[in-house]
Amino acid sequence: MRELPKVYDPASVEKKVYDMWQKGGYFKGVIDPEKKPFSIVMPPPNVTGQLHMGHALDATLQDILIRYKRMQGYAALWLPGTDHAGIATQIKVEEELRKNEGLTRYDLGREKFLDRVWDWKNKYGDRIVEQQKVLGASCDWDRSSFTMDETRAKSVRETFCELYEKGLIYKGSRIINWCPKCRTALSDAEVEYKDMPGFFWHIRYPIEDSDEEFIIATTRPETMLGDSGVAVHPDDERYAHLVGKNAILPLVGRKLPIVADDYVELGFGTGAVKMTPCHDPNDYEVGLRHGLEQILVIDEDAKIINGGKYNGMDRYEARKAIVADLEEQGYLVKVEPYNHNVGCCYRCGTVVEPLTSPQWFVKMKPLAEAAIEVVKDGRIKFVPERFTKTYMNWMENVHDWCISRQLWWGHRIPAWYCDDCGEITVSRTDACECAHCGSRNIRQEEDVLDTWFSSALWPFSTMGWPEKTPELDYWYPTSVMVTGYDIIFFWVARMIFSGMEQMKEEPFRTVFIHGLVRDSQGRKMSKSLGNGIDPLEMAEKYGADALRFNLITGNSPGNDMRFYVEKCEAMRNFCNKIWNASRFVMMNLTVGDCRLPEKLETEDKWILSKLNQVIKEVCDNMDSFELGIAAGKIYDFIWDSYCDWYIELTKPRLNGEDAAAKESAQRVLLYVLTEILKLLHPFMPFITEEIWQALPHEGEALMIAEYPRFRQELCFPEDEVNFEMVMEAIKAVRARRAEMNVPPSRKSHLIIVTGKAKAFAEGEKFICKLAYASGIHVTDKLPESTEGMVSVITDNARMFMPMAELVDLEKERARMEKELANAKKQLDGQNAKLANENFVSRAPEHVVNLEREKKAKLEALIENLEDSLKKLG
RNA sequence: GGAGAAUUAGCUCAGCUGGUUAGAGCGCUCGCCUCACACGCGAGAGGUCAACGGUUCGAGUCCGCUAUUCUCCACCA
Repeated sequence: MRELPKVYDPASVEKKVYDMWQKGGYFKGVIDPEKKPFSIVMPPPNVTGQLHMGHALDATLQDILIRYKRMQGYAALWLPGTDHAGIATQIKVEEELRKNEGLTRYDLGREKFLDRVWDWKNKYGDRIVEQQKVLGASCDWDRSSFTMDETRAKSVRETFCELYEKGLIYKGSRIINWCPKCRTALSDAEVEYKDMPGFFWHIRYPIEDSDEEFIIATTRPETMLGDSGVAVHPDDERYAHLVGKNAILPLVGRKLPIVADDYVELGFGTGAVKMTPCHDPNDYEVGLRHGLEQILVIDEDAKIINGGKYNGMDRYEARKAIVADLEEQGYLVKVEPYNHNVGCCYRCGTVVEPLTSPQWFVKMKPLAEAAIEVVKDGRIKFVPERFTKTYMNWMENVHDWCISRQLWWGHRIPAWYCDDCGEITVSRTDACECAHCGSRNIRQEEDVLDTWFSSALWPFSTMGWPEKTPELDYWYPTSVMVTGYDIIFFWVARMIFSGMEQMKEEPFRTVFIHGLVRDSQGRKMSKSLGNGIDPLEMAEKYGADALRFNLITGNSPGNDMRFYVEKCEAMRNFCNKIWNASRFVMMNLTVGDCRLPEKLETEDKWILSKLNQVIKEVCDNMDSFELGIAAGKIYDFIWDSYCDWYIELTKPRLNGEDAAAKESAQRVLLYVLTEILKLLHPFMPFITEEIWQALPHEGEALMIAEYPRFRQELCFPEDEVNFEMVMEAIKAVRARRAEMNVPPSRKSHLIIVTGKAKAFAEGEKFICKLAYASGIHVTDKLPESTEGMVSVITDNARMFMPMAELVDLEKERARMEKELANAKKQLDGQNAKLANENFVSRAPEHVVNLEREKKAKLEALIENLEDSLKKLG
């Protein structure tokens, strides 16, 4: 047995233990028909990513689940990987290029630029993987995937082609969200709405051949250049006679058909709305209904086109110029401040420009059907359940998904345009000729796919689909998907319909949703605020185990949590507690046998019974994804039951002369400690493994040991009750002594009057040690006189300590009287409850019995107190 | 506009399907360097569980309503 330091030092342990696991090959998912499969695919972090607290939480939850199941004998697979993260990565490399060489991607050209991105990926892409290892992630690293590697590229192409062939992917000119800074289209999910201050400009729109006019308000006057109509509500009597006529667009002079459409809300504003089909999603729809002209006036750089004298101006510059001109020409009626929601790019924050543009789309309605069904009928469950509603609400209202991106970094869309016949050829292999006319005059689509398109396939692409692999056969559908609620629309929803469409089977059985890790003030951790706490720094300082425990205790599924460094400290202290308890066990160990002894003492049965309960509670909570509760139970058991009580209880035997008793104590200590380490291992893998390795053990590693199970033969309810009577007495004596400021060094004799003499007699050595008694006398008769004695009363015993000099008769009387009054009050309540006919007849029997017992106890207490008061003289 | 969450001790949070005197960590008070651990041990103080109403023998827990805070979705030009 080697000497262990007094303070646990995670830094010297974690790396070593992790390497040992890896060398042992314990992370590998092995297909075993004898075992039940359990699989998790990891949400792939971005290759550009640095591990943040969110990742740490995500990884910890998954690692706990996978280690738990692995120890329970499942064939566990945790499949890791990384995401190419289209925009994020491209921006990162472009920035570097600009900073270091003053070049843009256009200077390099597509191919050379992509070479650079791959270089970058190869250089830095594994950084986050290494960081996950620091946390103890037990992934099958050999099966690691990248969303743009060869296999995944195949999955993407296959999916794209299948969907295209089914008519579920189409190309068309639609209104989309355009980010002028990233210069790409975005999906609806990638637009974030922010409340921004702005203005309402009220503009006069004259009506052709009439003296009448509309006053039309807009927050974006520059879009008027693209106006092609004016809409009013069909029931709006003020304007009914104008429908069918034309309004005249100020500054431009264009005729604008006046149409009636119930998109216009009665009673809001002036009731007349300018229609700019090319730059507003609602106007676009209205325009389609009424055949309004589509006039694109803002281009991909957010500059004006088709706008006469304003051409070339930036959209905000044009706004100013147009407002000035309107004012000058008398069209501007008034300006009022107005706050409104503005769509912004989720990557760069730039205000998104809605514009019509030819893009590729996934037709969502048909796909959504199966995705709704599979959640509705419970094949996929959300934990916590409330997120089902979030999901359903979104899925039932989906719009077609714009999947083309005008980027270079990503899966290039496998479509070729024919210069001769103009048709599109979509192909699984790179096409050399047009599938329609055979022309070799074809060009591949320049656009790439939305990153989320490849992520959507993750649960099966990582297992090698479209090949029919044994992995898919064995581990698909996966067991659990662990992810944050912020990503339900981006990812979870898309994995579900993709899985249903491509695999005809749900991608996972359970979606386990967690919340966000916020700072101590409840703010989101972000780069711009600079309030992020680095998980690696925490792991280095307090240990990965402490960090993990911090992240999962004291919060419930789906809820946000605040991160406190102080809590890391507390958890580090817990590690130290376990460490020292283990040191104690090892220091006292003379045998290498970790089986339980034949003969068990009452205190042994007590701790074993407790352990058994904890095992059951932990497993129950794990199975219902209440990891925080499970961890809390283990914490309490270790600290309170094992350390504060059981270890103390073994000391008399360990320090005694009886060799057999000594050995039995050692063996129970070791047995329970080993069970504790197993229980705790999924949560704190490093320290538990390190200690386990140092203890006598069977098997190679704790991480592949069998998880504790509830064992009927180790339930000792009677001994438990008996022993807890003794514990209760000890606590009561300690409390009384503390109240009177008696130092532990001052021992006192103890007279115990009880009907349970046996239990107390057996507990003598503990009472002496832990209640600082010099000796005890157990009897069923009250002493003749209790004068000069301090009395302590518990449910099962009345105890007296002869400490005459400490007893202030008056104080003692007052204390007892207070206690008596309190007990009487409680008894009154109890009597009232039991006198209630309704309660007795309607409450379940065990509840009524409980109340009766309580009443009996109170009565006994009152009797004892009255008696003691009398004896006090 | 729609949906959801939160409101429990000074702080941060648990408390699952209603059933003893509502728990933990940190902080605080008192006493202890007790032969594993001062990153510790023992003992405490501190809560009309946001307000109101309801269901029930019984409500922190279920229902309704109100208030405050937060989040998501939709987006009235």
